[in-house]
Amino acid sequence: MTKVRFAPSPTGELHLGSARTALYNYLFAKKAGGKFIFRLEDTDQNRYVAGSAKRLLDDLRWLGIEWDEGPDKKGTYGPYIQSQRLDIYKKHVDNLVAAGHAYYCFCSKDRLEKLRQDQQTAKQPTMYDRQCLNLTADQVKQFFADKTPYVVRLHVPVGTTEFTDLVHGKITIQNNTIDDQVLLKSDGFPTYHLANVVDDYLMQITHVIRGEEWLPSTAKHVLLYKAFGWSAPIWCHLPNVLNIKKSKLSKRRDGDTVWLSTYRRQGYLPPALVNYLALLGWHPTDEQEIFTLNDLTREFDLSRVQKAGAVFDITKLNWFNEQYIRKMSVADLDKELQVFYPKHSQDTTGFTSSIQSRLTKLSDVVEATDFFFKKQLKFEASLLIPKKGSPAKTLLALERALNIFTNVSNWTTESLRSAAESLVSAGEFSRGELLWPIRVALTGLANSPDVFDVMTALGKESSLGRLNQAINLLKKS
RNA sequence: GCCGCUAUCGUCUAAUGGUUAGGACGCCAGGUUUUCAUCCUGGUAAUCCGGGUUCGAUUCCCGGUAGCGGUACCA
Repeated sequence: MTKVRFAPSPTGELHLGSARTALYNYLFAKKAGGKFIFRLEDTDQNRYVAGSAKRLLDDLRWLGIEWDEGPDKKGTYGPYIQSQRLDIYKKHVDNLVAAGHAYYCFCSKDRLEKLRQDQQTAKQPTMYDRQCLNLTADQVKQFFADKTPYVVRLHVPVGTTEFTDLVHGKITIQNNTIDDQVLLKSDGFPTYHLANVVDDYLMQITHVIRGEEWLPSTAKHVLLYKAFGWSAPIWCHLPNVLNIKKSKLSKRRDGDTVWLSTYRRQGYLPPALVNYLALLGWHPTDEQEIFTLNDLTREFDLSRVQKAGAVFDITKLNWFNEQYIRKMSVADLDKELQVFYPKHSQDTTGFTSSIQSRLTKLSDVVEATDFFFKKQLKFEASLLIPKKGSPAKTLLALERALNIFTNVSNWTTESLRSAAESLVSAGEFSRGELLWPIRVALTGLANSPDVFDVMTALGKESSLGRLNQAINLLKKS
């Protein structure tokens, strides 16, 4: 059975790149009818951020991606948190040492640091010099007796290591360029390399789908599988998600823009994010662009994943979000918008309906509907006058409008429109001469939604009041 | 420095040993609209460079260049 995993570290929030990796794993699993596992890789105690794990799970779920096994779910291969599996790693690393595939290293960090610096100044590859590889049993015994801190290193054999990657094809690495990687740290925690291989094997992961940054160290992992005598999973390395400068999207360089939660908070919709992320590095056979999560689980195919990194482009995300906002029913949109509307006791359905085609993200509603909530609009009287209009005629238009709208009993967009039309067809005013001042009177803005939608949303009393205020403003000027 | 990966419009991408190199976003123009937004129509713009193979290369091969990633007791 196909089984994949998403294995983030609890060092922050859900990263956009991670979200895409999770999505691809999920889609691949669902399409194959397999399982998708969430595993927490908290083996670095220094970088651990409290509360991070919960946010990771929460953000992923918000996207609509659900896992079959994970920290908060029962599963037969748990625990799914690596810090709870230390004894397992210890046992496996002991086996490796016993079989001669790994060895104890008692070198101090200072020595390692100096070694690295010397190699750098000599323009040599920076690698461990294997000083501890040939320690005698007695020497090792003595170090242990002295309680010298130690790590366990992989003993990289002579030769070349080859593996096949689903998106990159065959990769060949000379073993003499591979460092004797630390597998077990001096604090008893495993490094990523050990924990990852052991867990993927024990959890019966069939496909490792992860970021491209892991491609160089995959050779180490292949070596580890060999050392354990296990068969390796199928490898698949996804191209990086890049920033506008084409470097890997990172918290350090790009700040909050890397977190999924940033977009969530601004009112980007999960299906828009999913749709955008899916197309960032993957493309279907045809030219379809709009996909639901469900569509994607049918269409997705690792063989069509791009090799080169993809720049995260907010303007395209914006377009997707606009598409999804416009597709929503007014009722659904209004419900989503409640978090963003200012405090009020009004029915906002009319507001929502009038600005649906003007929103890029849900938070835009604040600015877009600001004029609805204001008790007193502030604008210059001159704004009321159309481009080629005169104050006198504008005043007349507003008075006529006030008069005719006062007599509209059925306050709907249609009847308001026909009331205005009757004024226009009387021939006294052009549409612009009539509607422009009304728009400004109602909104205080040059750009606004449809005049009649605004009036409907505002209600009769408020609409007439605003017309009245505009008339007074014009008279005073 | 060393190792690895990658290279089609500004961005995401499609395609092919022979095409006017296609689509989307953006941008520009026109139409609709009282304005703006929406919507519709049209336009703009790309095969990194140099060799080779071939009748023919953007596509296959080699080299270069550039970008990215790795080079930790981080993941």
